[in-house]
Amino acid sequence: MSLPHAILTALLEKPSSGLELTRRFDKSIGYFWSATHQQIYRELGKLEQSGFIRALPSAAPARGQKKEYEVLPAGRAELAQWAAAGQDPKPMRDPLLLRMRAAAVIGTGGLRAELERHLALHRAQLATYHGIETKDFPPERDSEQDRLRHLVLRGGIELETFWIGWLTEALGTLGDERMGEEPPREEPPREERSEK
Amino acid sequence: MSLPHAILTALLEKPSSGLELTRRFDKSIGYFWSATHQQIYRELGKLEQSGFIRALPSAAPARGQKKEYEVLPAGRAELAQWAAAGQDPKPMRDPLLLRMRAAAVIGTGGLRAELERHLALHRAQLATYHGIETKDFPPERDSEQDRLRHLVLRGGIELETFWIGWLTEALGTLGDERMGEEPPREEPPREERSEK
DNA sequence: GGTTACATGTAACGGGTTACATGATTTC
DNA sequence: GAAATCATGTAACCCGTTACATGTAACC
Repeated sequence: MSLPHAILTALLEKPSSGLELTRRFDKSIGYFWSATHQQIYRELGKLEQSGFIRALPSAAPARGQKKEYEVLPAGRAELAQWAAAGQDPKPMRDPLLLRMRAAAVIGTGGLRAELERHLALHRAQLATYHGIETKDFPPERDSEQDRLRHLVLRGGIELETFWIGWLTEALGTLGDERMGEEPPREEPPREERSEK
Repeated sequence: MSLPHAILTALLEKPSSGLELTRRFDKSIGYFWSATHQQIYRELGKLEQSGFIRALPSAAPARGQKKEYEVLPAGRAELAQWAAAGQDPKPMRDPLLLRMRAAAVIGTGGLRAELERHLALHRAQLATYHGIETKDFPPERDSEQDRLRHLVLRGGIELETFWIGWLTEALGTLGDERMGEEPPREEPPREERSEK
């Protein structure tokens, strides 16, 4: 149940319309949460029905007309309660690590190019975040809000750094061998040792 | 569409029943993919219907009776194709970073304890992974399969290390101030600079 | 025979993804 | 007035989550 709270947070920072929210989720909000415009409109409807937000009176409720929303006190309370509640970290689920494990069984054909592509993407993302960091968080500023937001951005930066490091490591490991398309010679299907 | 391929990978490593798969997903497979038994049974049915796997003939198809599956050639081909295809990294979506950003707006009440709890969980997970690493990947062994699997485990280890580092950083940042329950003094809702 | 562990499912719900639909505004 | 852009939606599908259901085997 995180999307509604992501929207509440974004609207508290600045009242917006659905499309404006979509753009913000594609940019600065994207380094901790992502959402499509379909999700956002669906969720804005629910949040309004629940009394957590309301459309600003100036906006005409017609299709094709901009509609701006702001957070109501009930919405702020809901967000505060959610943010303070205990939530366990979600179990891991990463397709790239999975594909690497699959490659261990069926062979590494084509994976190398894919790793290099991902590496480039993560490097680009990291550069973007560094850009945001120098622009938005110069050393002198340090209000509470700024320090916390900077911390969140640091999370994004460190995650990208992790990926760059791991992908580099992976390319090094793959590089040690001839680039075979064939699956590895069939070893006897030995037990997985760590599962006994 | 990763779950079916996770199951194919697991079954190639060792033919198993639904419950055995569930246990494996809770243990060593868990450091790159997670799944519940309900997901697994549902998916095993689909994979069998698609002709990617089959139940070993020895097993009686009755409720409450163990049913073991193995991968058919079509399944291996499907997995190989999927693993080699291009897939973009998924956009980020992390509830804890989101809660931190929410805290920047509504105040940090209760978050500190939550960060410490997560820190302990990640430390425990890292210790588990290190245990697997020393047990399953001693320095002398280095077949192709072992090197790739070790790489995947390294991914899990480095991710946990990232979280431990970030959470420590976060606790330090929170620690710098009096632990207030009150939201930060209302600043004028200034523009978000990086979204212009 | 009652309880516990093993083993395989069903059903309902909600969020995320993709494709498509429709109205309003600006630009050429 | 045709095209592009802005803006708000609808619909269908799949995956993940939660709760519940049912049958078998072992143990006491």
